[in-house]
Amino acid sequence: MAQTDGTATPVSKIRIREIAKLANVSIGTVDRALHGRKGISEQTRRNVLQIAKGLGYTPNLAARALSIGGSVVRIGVCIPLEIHFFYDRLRAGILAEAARFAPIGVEVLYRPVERLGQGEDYAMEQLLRDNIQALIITPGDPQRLAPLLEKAERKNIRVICVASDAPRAARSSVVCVDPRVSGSLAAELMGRFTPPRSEVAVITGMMMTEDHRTKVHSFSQQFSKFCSGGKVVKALEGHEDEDETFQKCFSLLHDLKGLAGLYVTTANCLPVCRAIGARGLSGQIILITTDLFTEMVPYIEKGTIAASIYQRPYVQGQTAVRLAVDHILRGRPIPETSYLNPAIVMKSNLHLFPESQNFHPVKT
Amino acid sequence: MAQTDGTATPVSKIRIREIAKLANVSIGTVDRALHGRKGISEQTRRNVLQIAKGLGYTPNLAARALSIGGSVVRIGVCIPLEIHFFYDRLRAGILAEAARFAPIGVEVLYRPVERLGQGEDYAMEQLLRDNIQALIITPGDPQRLAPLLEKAERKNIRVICVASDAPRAARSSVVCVDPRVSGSLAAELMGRFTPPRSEVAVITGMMMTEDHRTKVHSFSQQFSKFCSGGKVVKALEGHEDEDETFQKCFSLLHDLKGLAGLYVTTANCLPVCRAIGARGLSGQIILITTDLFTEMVPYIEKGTIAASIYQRPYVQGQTAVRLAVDHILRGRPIPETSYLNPAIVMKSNLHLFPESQNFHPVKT
DNA sequence: CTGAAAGCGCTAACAA
DNA sequence: TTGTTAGCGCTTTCAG
Repeated sequence: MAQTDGTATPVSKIRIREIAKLANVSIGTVDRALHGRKGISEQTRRNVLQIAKGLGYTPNLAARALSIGGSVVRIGVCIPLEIHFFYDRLRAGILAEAARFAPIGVEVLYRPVERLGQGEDYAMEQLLRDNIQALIITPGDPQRLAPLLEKAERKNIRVICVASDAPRAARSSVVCVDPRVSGSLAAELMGRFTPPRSEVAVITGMMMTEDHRTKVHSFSQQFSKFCSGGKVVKALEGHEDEDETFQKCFSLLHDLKGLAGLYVTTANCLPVCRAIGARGLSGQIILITTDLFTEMVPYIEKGTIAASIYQRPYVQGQTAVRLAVDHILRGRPIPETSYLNPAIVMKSNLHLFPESQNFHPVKT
Repeated sequence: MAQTDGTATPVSKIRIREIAKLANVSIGTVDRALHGRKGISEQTRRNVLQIAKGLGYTPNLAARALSIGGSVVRIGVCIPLEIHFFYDRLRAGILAEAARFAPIGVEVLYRPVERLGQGEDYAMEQLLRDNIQALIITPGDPQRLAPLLEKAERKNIRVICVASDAPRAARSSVVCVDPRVSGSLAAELMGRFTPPRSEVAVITGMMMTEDHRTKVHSFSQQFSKFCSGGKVVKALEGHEDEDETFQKCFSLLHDLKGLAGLYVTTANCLPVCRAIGARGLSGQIILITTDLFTEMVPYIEKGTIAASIYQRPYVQGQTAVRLAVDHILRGRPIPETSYLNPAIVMKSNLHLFPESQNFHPVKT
């Protein structure tokens, strides 16, 4: 209580009672004005809002939460279940962050889809009916989903994309790792890890996927900047298939003997590791991968994988919720994009990632 | 309201009223029991607590905040003002995170010291009088401060160290970047950036400082593991002095012609950059630095600095507050240590760090 | 040692 | 169209 200096967090002392007094109306009327409820004349509404703004009124969220009883903010969440290593972490981040705001009435409505792009329109239609104020979604088929997302925004539901983007017009915000940064970070590391005039290759899922295309492009563009005279000699599509990837990669390592490095843009890196192992090239060839899951750990420890570009799904989820809550509850603007800095996983910091533990993890 | 499936955040429906009923006492008594207030017999207290636990009672934080009116949680903060580039970000992280919980009664008492270790005991004594439940502090002189910190813990004030540690016995938790990780990450990068059998040197502030000693040690130990036949040929103390560092470094570059890399463990890297520039070695010699501030940006862009190990002060502050709030408000245990993963700043991701902007930054 | 009751600021139902 | 009032769950007097 004793405020010995002026450093404490200032909290507005203005309450609706004060506003009511100044406007010569009752608190009920103030409430109506503040929330755009009906049963009030434009005249008084404007007046009340005027005064409220002048006073710098901030609602007491605790009181509101208490009064309403239930949730003040309802956030719909529609993300895939598969691939687990990624979306489990994403969901964990979302739920953990939401839980911290439960006391002020934040509630999550979780409607997962089986896998990316599978039945997401159906799930979304459900969610729209559930009277949510924000939607956190990983759009699998952004084009097809766009009209629905736009409809949501029109209903004043803030759409926040995570992990993957949708057309700007259709959403308020996106939280993700910029694939261009992933690509050029990989290129920078690769360029520095390999000697000048090195030849390297990229292994991707499907070039059709924008995310992959971008990474490949940005990697190719940047590589020679960091490795003088270096060249990207091949970009290979594995189509997210283990066998196909292994086979293609195994052949590649035979055909291009001098290959100094490989950059894998998808999470499907295990077959690549195996192919490298089978050729006895582990540690010889610089391998840079994407993301992180338990099975990768031994390869990082052995040195087969030199580095991995990790998209931090947990933090993505956390960030998405923060944006939603800060916007709805605290009136903060939502940034069009939140590009996270991808983490670089190497042997020295591997132990700091929960994925490297066998037990159930908690932290970022 | 309509809960069409079972996915919503569950919130305990048990209220003190229910407990009171079951215990055959009034809600006042329940309150006394729950909060260890006086004016209640051990007998009834045990009984009430028993029942409360059995029911899995969780207090309604919104109601509590509303009732108390003022702050429920008061967090003392004692960090230095200097060096600005680091502590400004740390403070920003602390205040931003605290602000998000203001509605449920979280309040910060900010009592900075001019610089690290300067008058921190005095500031702490003040803080102890201010009736805080948690203390976030960057201990400059941990040994000397230890008794005070222990006293705080005895008064049931959770002490959370940030950026720098104090003796375990004296604090509840520490949030920092493990200097061993900084050192070995630097070593791993350096080892991979330089060719085999490279000779490198370390430039540090004072070997007296534990943080620096640890980084040097861990770097030296790890370097040869990542650079076969590589050697750390020199560890140089610059004593955080610009001129001294420049001179020593300038000479070093002359004396050791074949030097392949330099690792700077302190934030005082500008003189090193200048020395390298003066010798015309920019881009030739691999320079790995620590932390990040505006003046470093051009050197990273030019390639003088290959990479920097960034301690993420903003996130450190944010994390410290989260620990305090989660513990006090939600009864979560405080981990003894929270080692953050340091970020690796390179040309490709430089733009993602607010330090690289000239304007005032907001994000992590 | 215990119970009863008045609020905290807001929402919502009911009166006027 | 407006005012009044009863809570939401908890803390905190003030009586007993």
